[in-house]
Amino acid sequence: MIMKGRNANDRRQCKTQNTKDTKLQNLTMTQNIYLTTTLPYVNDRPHLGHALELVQADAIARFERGRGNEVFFNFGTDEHGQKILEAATKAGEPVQEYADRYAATFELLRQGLDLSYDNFIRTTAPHHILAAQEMWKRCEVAGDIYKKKYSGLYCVGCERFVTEKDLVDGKCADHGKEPVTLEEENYFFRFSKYQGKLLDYLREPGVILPEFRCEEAVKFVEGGLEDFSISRSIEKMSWGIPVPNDETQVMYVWFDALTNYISTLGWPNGSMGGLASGSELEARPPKGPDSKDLFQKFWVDGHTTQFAGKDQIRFQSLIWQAMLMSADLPNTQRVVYHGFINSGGQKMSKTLGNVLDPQALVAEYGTDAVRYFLLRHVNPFDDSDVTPERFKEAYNANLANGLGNLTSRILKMAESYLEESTKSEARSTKQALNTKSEIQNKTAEYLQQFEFGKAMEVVWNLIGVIDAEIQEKEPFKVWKEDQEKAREIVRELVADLAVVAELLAPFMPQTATKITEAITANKKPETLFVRKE
RNA sequence: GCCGGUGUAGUUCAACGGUUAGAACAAAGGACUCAUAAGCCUUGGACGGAAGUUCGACUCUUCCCACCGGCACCA
Repeated sequence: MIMKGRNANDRRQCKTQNTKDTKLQNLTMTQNIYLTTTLPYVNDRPHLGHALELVQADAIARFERGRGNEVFFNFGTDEHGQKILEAATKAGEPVQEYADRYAATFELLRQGLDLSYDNFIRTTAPHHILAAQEMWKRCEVAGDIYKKKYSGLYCVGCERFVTEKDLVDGKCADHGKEPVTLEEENYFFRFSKYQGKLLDYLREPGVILPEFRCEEAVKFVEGGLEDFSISRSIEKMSWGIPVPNDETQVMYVWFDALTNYISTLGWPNGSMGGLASGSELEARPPKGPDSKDLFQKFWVDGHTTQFAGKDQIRFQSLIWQAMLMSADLPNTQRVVYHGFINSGGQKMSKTLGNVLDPQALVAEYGTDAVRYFLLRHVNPFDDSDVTPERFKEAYNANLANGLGNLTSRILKMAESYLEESTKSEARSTKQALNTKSEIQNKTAEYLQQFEFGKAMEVVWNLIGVIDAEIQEKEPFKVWKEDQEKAREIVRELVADLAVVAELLAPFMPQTATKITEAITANKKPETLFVRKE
C-alpha cells in the first residue's frame, strides 16, 4: 500500500504545466477563472502576509479580466473555533460580535488595497453553515466519516486539547501545568483512504506552485496518511457549526472553513448571501435561474486557482482535496503557495515591534505603493525580508523618481507644447505598438507563472527606456528651434506613457487610471508619488 | 535525526563548465534642465571554506561551516 522508493519516472510528477499549452489555450478562448485566497482567521488584525496574498490574487484577477476572461475572485473570514472563542471570552465580548469586529478590519482591506474580489464569504454566514453541513453529509454518505475515541493531551487550565508544540518542558506554556490525557468520542475523516488518489492528483502538472512545495506534499502523502478528528464535543467547544444529526458535536473549524471555497459560489444551492458591492459580477449576474450556476460555471467548468501561504499545503492541497474527492466534486486545479514576510531578519512579532501593518503603510505611502512593493519586491514563493527602509528605498527609486517623475516630465511637455489630447490609440507610433505587444506578451508569460516581480520589472525597463529617450531626443531643446518636430517627439512619448499605464493596470490600478485620465485631459497630474526623505 | 534547499558587490537578485562574473538600489564624480534637487552618463565594489573531476568550475563531486524549509490534528 505504501509507496516506497520512487524511481526517476515518479520524480517527474511534480512538473509544472507546459506554459506553451496554457498560453495557447488562453489566447484562443474566453475562460472562466476562479480565484480565491485563504480565509484569514479572525483572531488577529490583518498583517502584511495577508496583504501579499490578497494583492497577488487581485493582480491576477485584474489581469485575467483585462484580457477578456470572466473572473470570480473570493475572499472572506474564518470565524469559528476554540481560539476565537477564547479571544472573545478574554475580551469579554459575545463571540459573534468579536468576530464581526475583526471581520470588518479585513473587509477594510478592500478599500485599502483596492481589491476587486467578487464575494466576501464569512464562515458564520447562514448559507455557509448549510454548505458545510452539506459537505459533511456528502462525506458521510461516501462512508468517510466515522466515530472514534480521540485521545489527546488536555490542559485543564486552557480547557482545550493541546499539542506537543504548545508545551514547554512538558507543561502548558500558559498555565505551567502538565496536561492530562483525555479521551473523547469524535467523528473522524477517512483521510487514509485518499492516499492513492491524492498522489494521482499531485501528479497532475501544475497543481502546486512552486514545484518544490509539490515535492513536500508528495513526501508527506507517501509517508502515510492517518484519519483525523473533525469534530469536537459541544460541551468543551461550542463555537462551531453543528454536526448534522448529532447535537453533541460541532465541526472542527477547518472542516467547516475549507468549504468556503465553494459555498461562496452558492453551492450547494442558490441561497448565497450576495456579492460584494462593487463586484464585477454584480453588474452582470450569471445567466440561469439562480447562483447555483456560479458553482457550475466557475468551479466545475472554470479554471480554479487558490492562493495560500506555504504552511497551508496540508490543508489546501491535501485535506481539502480529499474532502472534494469524498464529496465527488472537482478538485482545485492549482494552488499557489507564497512565502512569509519577515522584517529585519526576524519573524514579525508584537514583542519585537517589527510588525508591518498594511493599512498603516497605505496611510503613509498610498494604496498603489503598497501593491507595488508587495508585487515587485517580495519574492512570490520564498520568504522575503521587508523593512520600512527597504520600502522607502523602493518607493523613492521606482515610484517617485521613476514612474512618477516620468509621468510629470512627459505630461508637462504635453501640456505646454500640444494643443489637444493625444488619443493614445490614434496617435500611437508603430514603435510604441510594437513595444506594447512585445511587453504584454512578456508580462503575460511571467504572470502565468505568478512571477509578479519579473512581470513588473519588464514595465520598469520600459520606463527606463523612455527616460533615456527623452534625454536623447531632448524635445525641450528641439522646441526652441522646431516646434512641430518637438510636438512629434512628445506625442510619441505620450503614447509610450499610455502603454506604461495600460501595462500597470493589474498591479497599480489607481495609478494606471490617473495616468490615463491625465493623458486624456492633456494635463500634468498632481504629483503621483511624493518623494519621501 | 531524516529529506530538501540556500550561501555571489553595503543590500536584493542574475550568470548553457569556457573571452575582463551581470543587473537594480545605495555610494562617489560629471555634463544637462522637460521633470518630484528627479532623469542621463561615468566610477568603485562580490563568487562561505577545503579538496577533487576537467585543458578550463560560480556552475559538477565529496567534506566542512553557516542559514532556511518540510517531517499531521495550530488555523
